[in-house]
Amino acid sequence: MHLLLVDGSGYIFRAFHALPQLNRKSDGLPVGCVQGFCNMLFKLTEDLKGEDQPTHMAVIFDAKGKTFRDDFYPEYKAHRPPAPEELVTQFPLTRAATRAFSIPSIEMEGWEADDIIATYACNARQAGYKVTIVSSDKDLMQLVEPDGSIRLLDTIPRPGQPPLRWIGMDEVFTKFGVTPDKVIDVQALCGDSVDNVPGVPGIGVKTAAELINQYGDVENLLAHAHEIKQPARRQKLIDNAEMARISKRLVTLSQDVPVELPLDALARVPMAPEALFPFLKAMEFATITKRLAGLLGADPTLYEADPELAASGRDPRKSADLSVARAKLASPQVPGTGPALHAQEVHAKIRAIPVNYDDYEIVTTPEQLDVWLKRIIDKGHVAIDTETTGLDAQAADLVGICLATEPGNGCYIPVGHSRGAASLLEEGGLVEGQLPIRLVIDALKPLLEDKSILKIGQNTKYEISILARYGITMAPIDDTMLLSYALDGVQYNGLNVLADNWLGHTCIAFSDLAGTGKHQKTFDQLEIAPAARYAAEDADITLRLWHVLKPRLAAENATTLYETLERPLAPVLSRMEQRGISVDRQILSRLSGEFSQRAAAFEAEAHELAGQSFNLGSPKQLGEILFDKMGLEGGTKTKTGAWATGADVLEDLALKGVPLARTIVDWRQLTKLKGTYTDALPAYINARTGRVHTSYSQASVLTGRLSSNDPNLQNIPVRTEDGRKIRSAFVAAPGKILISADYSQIELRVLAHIADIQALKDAFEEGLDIHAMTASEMFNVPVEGMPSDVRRRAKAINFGIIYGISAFGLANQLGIGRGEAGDYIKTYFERFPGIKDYMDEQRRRVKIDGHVTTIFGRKVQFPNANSANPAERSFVERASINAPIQGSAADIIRRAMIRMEPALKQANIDADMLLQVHDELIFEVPLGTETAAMAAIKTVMEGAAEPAVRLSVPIQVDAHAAHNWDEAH
DNA sequence: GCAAGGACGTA
DNA sequence: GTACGTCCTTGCA
Repeated sequence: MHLLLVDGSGYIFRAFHALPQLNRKSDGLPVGCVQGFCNMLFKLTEDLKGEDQPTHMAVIFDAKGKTFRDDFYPEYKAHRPPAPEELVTQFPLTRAATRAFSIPSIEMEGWEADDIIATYACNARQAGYKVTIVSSDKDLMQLVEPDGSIRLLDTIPRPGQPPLRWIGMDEVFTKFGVTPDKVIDVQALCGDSVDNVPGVPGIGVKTAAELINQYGDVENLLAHAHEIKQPARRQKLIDNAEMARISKRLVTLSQDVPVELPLDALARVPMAPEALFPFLKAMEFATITKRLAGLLGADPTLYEADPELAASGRDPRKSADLSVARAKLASPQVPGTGPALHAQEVHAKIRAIPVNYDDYEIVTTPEQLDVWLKRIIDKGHVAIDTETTGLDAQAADLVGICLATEPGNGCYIPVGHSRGAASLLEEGGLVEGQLPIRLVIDALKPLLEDKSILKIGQNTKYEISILARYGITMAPIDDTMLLSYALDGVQYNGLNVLADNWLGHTCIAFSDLAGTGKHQKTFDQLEIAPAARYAAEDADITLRLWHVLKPRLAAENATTLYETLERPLAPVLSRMEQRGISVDRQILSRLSGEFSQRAAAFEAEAHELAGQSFNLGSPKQLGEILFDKMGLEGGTKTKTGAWATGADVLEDLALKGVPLARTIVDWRQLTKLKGTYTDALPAYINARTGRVHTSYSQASVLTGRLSSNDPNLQNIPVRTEDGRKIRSAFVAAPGKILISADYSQIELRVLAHIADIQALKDAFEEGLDIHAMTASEMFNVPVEGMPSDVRRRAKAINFGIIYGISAFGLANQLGIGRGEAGDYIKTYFERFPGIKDYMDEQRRRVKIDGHVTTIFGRKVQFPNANSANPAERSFVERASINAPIQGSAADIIRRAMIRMEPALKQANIDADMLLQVHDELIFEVPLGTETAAMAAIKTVMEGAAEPAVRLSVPIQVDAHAAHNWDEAH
């Protein structure tokens, strides 16, 4: 935690005198200090990174009027000339600037800014924060702490000096000759002519420091004044003892100002374009507008100058104070007002712009490329899409790049279109007239890596991965797919659906150009001209969608979700995918052979038992044999009228003495493992890296979980002996070791927190076996010596609760009657009454709102909550009970993943995060470093909910290291 | 050649 | 009873 306190009044005074900024805006209003102030706020957010990056921030101003110091020394600051008019007019504007940056602006009558700063600084330090005070005011140096927990930062621009100058213990000592805790004693003696602090005449800083270093403080010095050898100095001290005491009171900052906003209220919130740009426009700050537009990913042309500010001479304070601004941010937006109205207007504007394919440009010369580079720099943002030879980001090669800077424009830069090979033996070579790929990459790289230029894409993870292989680390990004996911969940998805829904536009289908099926052409085989229309359209449409979706974040209170759980995760996932994981081909190949033989034996046995040959892989044929030919009782039909032959049915039959059923179950298990894993996985080993690279989908799961595909590495077997053999084929690279770190019972812990179940919370607090505890509560059985079946039942019920329990489902799971299952549920609700309240609340909410919410504010949409179909309604009810639990757990691990890399780097730990399996993270670390790595990983994972949410249950992570995934798990 | 259904791997 | 992705068969184009 890091609190940044900006001495606002101090800044403008010093900036004005250090380097008078006389800039005026077009109507003559002086705004130089405001501009400097805005630049400073911008620089602070830009330059303070890593450990120095503040989590909390406020700007403090002096209030008008007298302070408590005037009560005991009316001459305090009495000699100060009034501030010049061109500075006075900028006071209210700096407060407006602070609000425009979404930073709390604080001033209190009766107190100086310094006192408020001292109060917050001390409170924060006691709460374990690091504190930085942005000021060079010597009066604040008394607050500096020797351990570095409170430091000053001087940002006033001075020619020939670095822009940021830290003031710590050493700097204070240089200035005052004493440690910070004795600064007030030195000031008490030497006084301050500017503030009219009297001090002791004839004593300057050097003498004061010498005396204080000798005597400790003012009181002790005065008590021993008669011992001073120099007669003049002795006399002055004795004569001015009272003045020294008053001076000390004057310079001592109060640390108990009754501040209104608690520390928590100073937590940083993302800047809001709708607050920022109207202000910057009114001030006519073009450069900073452009830079912030890039940083924020917003189009400033969509905002009008704030009319209150644009007309000079008015007091901007009357229109907004902090509490109002905060309330606006926090409360749901009413359609037709504020940000919501803005979003609607932008949507209408963008939707009205026609798509004209003739406006798109094919870039084939360096001059054309230059024009586009200038456009991008000028705009501060660009929509980008890459066309490649395939869908696998780790294997596909770049074929072309499309860019768009305004809705309606767009270009395509072909770099890899190939001539069709005349024969199989002959290389096709590149189509003539394309710019060399190296030239294009080199030209784009500086812009794509420039932190002040926003790169907008649809599924940018793909672009990040592709470009990474050409040496480009693309950042920062905005992603229309993730914007849509943050706003509307999974209901829309791909670019074409979004375009259709928000723009009423149908994009060119890829299949129209390339055909379908196994004869589908890859992008490099397409003619450039039609490919360009398709490609440039994607960039243009992506940019339009961004214009439509981005303003909705603020209007619909989804900014925090997007900024903290979606946007920062994409590059993390890209890196995980790029790393891949090592898989031992030999192990899989050996297992394939083994499974194949054993499956063949089961197949022969099944044919024998059935008395006929049939396809074991056909549920249809199997059902007919079991229930028609053999005439077994108790068969049920699926919804399509076929016999049900699922594992549970066969398991049942096996228990009733049907050996064929057991054989089929065993056969299915083996062929599943063979087909899905041992045969399929080796084909995913990348030729370039020798590793398997999955692809994570960040925006396709209802609850906020990730999903994994091509291959799915989130369902690698673990439950059976044979399955674990497959898992053991996932190995560490030579010299490395794998670490698996998984959250223990995360969903039950989340449930205990959100449903506020004291008994569950207590059990987690005490580290009890949660299922045994549940069983003990429900069945009145002591935990000691509990039969395993009793615990098993309780475990099923706990899981059932998470899944939105029904008597029907629980009965199925436990193989008991509906009535008995109903009794269990009733007992559970009696023992843990909060659970029923939680469930009822979710059921109620989903019907009213159409969504339920995780603890981090993710909305999970259920459009069918009020369906006319009772079965569907019940389904939605169960899902809406499950979603906040599963979703909150998903949000927690997302937060851990986002923080993991910087945290490990800061702890100097070399660990590569490779995989995520919902509640588990897999890392690869150098052999011998696993103990330190596991400790650091656990810390990040266990603290991942904070500070956004303080869970009322402990979060526990178990970590293990081993050479392969099976042993590490 | 493609979509749907069934089955089954994971959390 | 929740949330996924993949493999295989089937049935229709």
